[in-house]
Amino acid sequence: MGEENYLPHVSIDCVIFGLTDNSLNALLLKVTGTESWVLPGGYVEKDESIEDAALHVLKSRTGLTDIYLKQFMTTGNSERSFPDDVRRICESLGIEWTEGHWANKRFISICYYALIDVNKFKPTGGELEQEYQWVDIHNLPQMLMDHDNILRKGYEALKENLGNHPIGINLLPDKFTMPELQKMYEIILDKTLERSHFQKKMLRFDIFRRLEERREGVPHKRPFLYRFDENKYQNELKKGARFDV
Amino acid sequence: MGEENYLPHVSIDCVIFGLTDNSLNALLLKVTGTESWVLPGGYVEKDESIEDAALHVLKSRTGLTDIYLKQFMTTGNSERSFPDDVRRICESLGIEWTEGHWANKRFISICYYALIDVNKFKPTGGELEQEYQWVDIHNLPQMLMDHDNILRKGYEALKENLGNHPIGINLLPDKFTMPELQKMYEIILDKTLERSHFQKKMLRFDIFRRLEERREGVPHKRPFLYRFDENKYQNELKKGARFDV
DNA sequence: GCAAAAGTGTTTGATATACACCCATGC
DNA sequence: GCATGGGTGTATATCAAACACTTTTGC
Repeated sequence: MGEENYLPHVSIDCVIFGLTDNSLNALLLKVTGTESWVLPGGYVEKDESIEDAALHVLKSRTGLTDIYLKQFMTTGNSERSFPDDVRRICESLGIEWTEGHWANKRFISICYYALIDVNKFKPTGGELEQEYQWVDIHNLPQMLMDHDNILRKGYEALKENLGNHPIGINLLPDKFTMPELQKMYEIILDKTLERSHFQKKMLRFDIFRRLEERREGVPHKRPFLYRFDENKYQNELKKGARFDV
Repeated sequence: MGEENYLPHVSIDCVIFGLTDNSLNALLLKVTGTESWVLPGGYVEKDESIEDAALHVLKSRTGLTDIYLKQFMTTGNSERSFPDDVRRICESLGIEWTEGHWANKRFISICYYALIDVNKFKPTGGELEQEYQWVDIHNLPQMLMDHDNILRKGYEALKENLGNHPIGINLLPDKFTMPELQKMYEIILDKTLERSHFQKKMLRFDIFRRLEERREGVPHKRPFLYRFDENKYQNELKKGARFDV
């Protein structure tokens, strides 16, 4: 079945990042009947682009659509085949496994990371109804294949990109406060930032619009809400501005 | 032949960058008997990693070894097959071509860029003895397949990386002067930099060592020679330093 | 001597860093 | 009232940008 529909030797793996109050998490799927976890992954259909493949993998494995996605690496050692792990996965899904199974072969994996607002996008177990869980990227459980390595490389890529582009807003709601924006940077870059300086710097980028509203329902003084302004951002990009933090 | 030895549907393409006095050039191979050019490319053997594949492609197509190489993109639209161009290439190499040729299929290309000092590493036409040429990246000739697009994306990736890491030294000789370093940045980033500021900034990075020698055989005052210091660089990296220009 | 490139210094404005101050809110 | 978080202001150090001065070389 897989052999006819998919490009052989090529897989897609997705690291989905989401923020909770104090940690950066990745969405993992549990291999039913084991204590092992995997990244949402899949294969490339013969008549779809690899970007479309990443989108369909995300949708079918987690139910997520319309989210920020970035390719960060393609990995492919010659030893990159995991028949034992494939067998475990097949068993957990009730799929027949043989030594000659097509998914046992050596695979090249094209890796993407996704950034989502965990309060807006609610993942599901996907079409396979798998158990899923947000796990702190600094405290990973046992993972099959080389998925722990892919996850770590994805985190490195995220940190590098975040240092140059305001992509982190994809982890926040449409309306966010400066303290929330700062917290996001602090969690991902894993260092504390100075409050006053952070706010001035962000506002100097001139890519956010301050709303008349403030965040309600929180203790203490209510912080202003801001919104990312795509037009302003494109203008600044044209001017050659940089957004390094 | 290809079908047995190589992973199907997967290719490697390399953008090799080199500097001349006033422009950034890419190394292109001419398709014999045509006026079309291609990037050095090839396929992944079934028992080699994709990094090793990139290295062997470089060596077999250009004779180059032991040079800086970076993966920057994997591209793969479902329409990414080029039977007409494959036929031209086969004809120019005296290889039999049929409609069913394995290289006609849809291919995913894993793309790398290489940075070389054009005075140290001398490319050849490779095992196929093809005509090769350094061409200004801002003035590309007719290229087969989507190689012009790959080249442009490689240049974009180079610019982005150069803004964060001192990788440009791979385009220069081991010993280089500050004016040479500046010129390299100016050519790649396509903007002029202020001389005094540039020198202070580079020296503040504290990753270069000034030698007792000066560049000889040039008119006017002789500039000092510098050398990249890997230890210093690793120290600064550990301290969390950034090298953005 | 003159022109040109390189090394270095100076001036001014912008940004980074650290911290202070006041305001709004819940308790 | 008090603690806490948020908005804003201030002082100092550092860096950026522009430019000047001096040295060294070829002609």
